Amino acid sequence: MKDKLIDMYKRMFSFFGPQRWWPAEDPFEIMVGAVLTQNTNWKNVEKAIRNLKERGILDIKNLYHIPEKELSYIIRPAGYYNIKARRLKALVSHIYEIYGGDISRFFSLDLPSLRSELLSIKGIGPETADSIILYAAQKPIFVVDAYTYRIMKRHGMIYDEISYDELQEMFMKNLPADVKLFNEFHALIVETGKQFCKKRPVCEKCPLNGWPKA
DNA sequence: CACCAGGCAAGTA
DNA sequence: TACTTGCATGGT
Repeated sequence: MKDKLIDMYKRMFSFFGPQRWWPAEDPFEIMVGAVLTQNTNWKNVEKAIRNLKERGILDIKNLYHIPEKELSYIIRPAGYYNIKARRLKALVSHIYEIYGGDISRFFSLDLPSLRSELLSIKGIGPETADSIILYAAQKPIFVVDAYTYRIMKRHGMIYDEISYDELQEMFMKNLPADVKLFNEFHALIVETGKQFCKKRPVCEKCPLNGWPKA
């Protein structure tokens, strides 16, 4: 399995090159983006982030104090704006009330504690938690998403009912715990999925054609 | 027009 | 426990 995953990575990397995720300026912006991008195109998230920046409220203190109703209006372009406003408030409140709004103190928890605390917050599920841990807190955890399932299933690498945690473990047990590697790997899976592995797949030129071979 | 996007929680049986 | 449904804008 090790060799197959490395082969998979090499194929995607040679085809697409480095992805350089996460496209955001600082850890807090990455964290906010992780919530806003739930089931949503990243382009729409950028508009919401821009709105927050324009109003100078892309920081913990201001998001903590802004009324939820007002926040929901500002993040409208990201879709699901009511539920996402509630989720952002929950996340920000957790850090504000327990860590005094100090995100670096929150992120200095060890990985398992950070993950379970994130998961305890309403609106933060496994994928969002892991995205925050990997891309914002820069700790080595593998992010699984719908494309990961779809691609691995299409290539006969997993059974249908595999859980998020099992699929995550499959990658983590067979790869070095390297933040840079996990960062690129997930981003490359998303890019490959977007271009070649939709429900109506366009497989002809996919870099994963013929994989797994080794 | 249909379909999709870097999910999650709550409701139902 | 195992499905199903609500959430919603904007691009192709």
